[in-house]
Amino acid sequence: MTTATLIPVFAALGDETRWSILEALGEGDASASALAERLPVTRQAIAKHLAVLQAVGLVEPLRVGREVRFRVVGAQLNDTAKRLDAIGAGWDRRLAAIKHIAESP
Amino acid sequence: MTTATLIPVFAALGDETRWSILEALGEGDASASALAERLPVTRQAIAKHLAVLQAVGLVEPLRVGREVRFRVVGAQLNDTAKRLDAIGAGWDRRLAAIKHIAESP
DNA sequence: CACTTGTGCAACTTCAAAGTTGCAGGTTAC
DNA sequence: GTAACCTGCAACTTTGAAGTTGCACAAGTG
Repeated sequence: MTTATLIPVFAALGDETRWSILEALGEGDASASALAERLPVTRQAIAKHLAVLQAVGLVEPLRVGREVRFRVVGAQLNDTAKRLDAIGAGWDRRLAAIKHIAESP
Repeated sequence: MTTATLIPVFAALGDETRWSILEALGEGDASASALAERLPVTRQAIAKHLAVLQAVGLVEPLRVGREVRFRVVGAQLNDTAKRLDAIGAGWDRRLAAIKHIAESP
């Protein structure tokens, strides 16, 4: 598991509109058309964002009748958070070791 | 503390070159020129990336003689991870509650 | 003092992402 | 069946990020 798979997730999370979508989905599943009614962008734009979010596993589609609702995948966020924390901890450990070496006589 | 301050951090982490810089800095502080010697981009490009990383608190500059070395700030990564985990947990809780209501008779 | 080295600023090119409009195709509901 | 609604695909515009080149300036080093 490298950082390579992590970068697209952050790229997906680095957009304000996508966060609006995620927050809206956090209150319940919704379709692209439903999201377009409460967000200031077109349905097609939302569809593109949903495709990006789905590609990195942050949302998943589920057909309900003739519409396609999207559900937010909290587990992917938690997993990303864990990996991020591990990386940060690794840096702190290494830098602390370097500092220790530099300060030793 | 809203997600508004979080988005620029993810945007900063959503670039491969910036991860290369962060990983290089994880092995020890370095200047923009030093980083340019081991990365396949120009020093000026690296300087721009360092400015972005510094703006979101992921690195911090420190003058050493006539050069400006940069240090990775692991604490910012850990803080970001914590906030991310909290958001994901909140979504899971809410969606679990919705599911529970839907399944109750 | 001259020379080297590291940094900073500015203009330019390039490319991809974000967003729009327009239209075609399915699926449900009546 | 047909009308209404939701989705999907394609072409287009625009804006900003990433990267480059070029030059000017500051600060150690000999």
